[in-house]
Amino acid sequence: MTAERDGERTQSQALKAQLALRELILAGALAPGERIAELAMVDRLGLSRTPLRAALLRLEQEGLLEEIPSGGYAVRAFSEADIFDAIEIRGTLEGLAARLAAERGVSAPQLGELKDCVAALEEIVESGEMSADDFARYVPLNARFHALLVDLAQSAPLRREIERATSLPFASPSGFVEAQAILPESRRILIIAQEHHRLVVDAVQNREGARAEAIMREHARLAHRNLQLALRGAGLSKVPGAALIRRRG
Amino acid sequence: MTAERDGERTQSQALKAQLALRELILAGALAPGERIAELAMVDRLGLSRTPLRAALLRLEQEGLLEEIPSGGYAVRAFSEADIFDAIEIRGTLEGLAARLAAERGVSAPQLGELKDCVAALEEIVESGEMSADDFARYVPLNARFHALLVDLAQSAPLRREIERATSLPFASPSGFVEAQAILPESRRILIIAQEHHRLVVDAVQNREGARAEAIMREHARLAHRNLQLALRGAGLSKVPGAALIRRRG
DNA sequence: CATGGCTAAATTGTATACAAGTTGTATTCA
DNA sequence: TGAATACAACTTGTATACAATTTAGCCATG
Repeated sequence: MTAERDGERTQSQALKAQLALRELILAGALAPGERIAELAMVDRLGLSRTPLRAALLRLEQEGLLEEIPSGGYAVRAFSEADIFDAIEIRGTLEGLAARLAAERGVSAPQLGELKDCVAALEEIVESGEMSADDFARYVPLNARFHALLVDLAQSAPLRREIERATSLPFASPSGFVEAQAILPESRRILIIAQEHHRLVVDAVQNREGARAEAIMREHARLAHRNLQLALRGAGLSKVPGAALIRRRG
Repeated sequence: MTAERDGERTQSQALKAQLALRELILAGALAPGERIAELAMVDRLGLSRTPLRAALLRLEQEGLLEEIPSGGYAVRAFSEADIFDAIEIRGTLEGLAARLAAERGVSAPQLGELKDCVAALEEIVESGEMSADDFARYVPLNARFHALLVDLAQSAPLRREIERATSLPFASPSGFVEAQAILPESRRILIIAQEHHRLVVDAVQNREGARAEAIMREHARLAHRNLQLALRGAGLSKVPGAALIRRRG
């Protein structure tokens, strides 16, 4: 039931509902804890209940929704501790990926691709203060670096887990990078991040599994600092899904 | 829509379908790679397509099914490497849980519960050769130990991830224990496992996070040995889901 | 005035009819 | 004989009607 039309892939209603709902949730259009009424949402999105319910189920697995015991779903709220832990989980899994990549060895072309990616990031970071445009180029490159590293682990189960763990925006490697754009500490953090990138490639190349793992863990912890900075400064509003974060009183 | 009837909780059709399908898959009644025809399955399980489809979606998220690009789902096949990695992922996440438990500290009652659990396991292991009945008592206690440790980490996101990672039977802490029952090496492995149990409790009590983490990782790796033994011996047939394992030719 | 139970509205869970797409087969043409 | 195409059967995706349960409101009663 997937066909081409006008050169653009027609997506299923269920997928459309999933994307639209995620957009609404991350934009804060639905308050955390709020129950999602199916009929109202059906009217809002312009489709029927069946694909909507499929989307709700997927978003629950994804972690953005939680099941209500008496039936239906509600938008999930995240505490600061939740986000801290989600980042730690990502770091742990990416650390495992780095270790496996180092232990299992990587081919020359793969390593080259990784190095190209780091070089491109280097160019952006060393150009001095980061403009908004620099960040726009940085984020996808950074995402690519992380994706490549996961590829190198050659593990379908690990890929699955990491994709799942990073589906929450605050847990993703790019999660708080956007918030950095307005922070004075941003450049310093990016310089450290870039150092991590270089070190982990080196460790993988030299097949130092434990070292690669430790570096990637520490690398993810930069997001902890970004989280703290964003929570104290005004950067948090830039983060997708910020409305879901329940500040501790 | 959940109600009591005859003192027994009536479960939704969707949940019933999920459990029944999982049973069929793990029992090997459906061959790996085989497409699941909805209409045939509906006849077989005696419900309608709607709850069946909900169950299929959940089982896909759980990892037992994979989506077919042209539509529908197929039973997933697992290579030995997949299972190895899944065990490694579990060990990594449980290691993180143990570290967090140690770092965050545990209350005296919680620690007591954990120690009781270890003591009960100790009693079974030190009673000499393991009978089938001994294993029947061992498995739930072992599962309880692992569950308690996850509780102590006090992290909802981590709990989610670990539950997800252990939903595959071969990745679960009890996955290969049943296969051990007929293996001569079983007692030796259980003695080592018991040593791990004691050590990790000690590390958590003394708030040695890194040590607790390392021990739990090593503990999970016992499953690697069980996997190898089962693949060489005849124990594998005892493992739920053994039919899904694609032996390397 | 508070509380308990009852009724009605609203909401979710399920079944089924219908639409759209995919796959296999047969037929025809090169 | 081979391949390409058209057709038909089957399968999945979607919409909607129906059933069952939850929830909110109201009235009665202590």
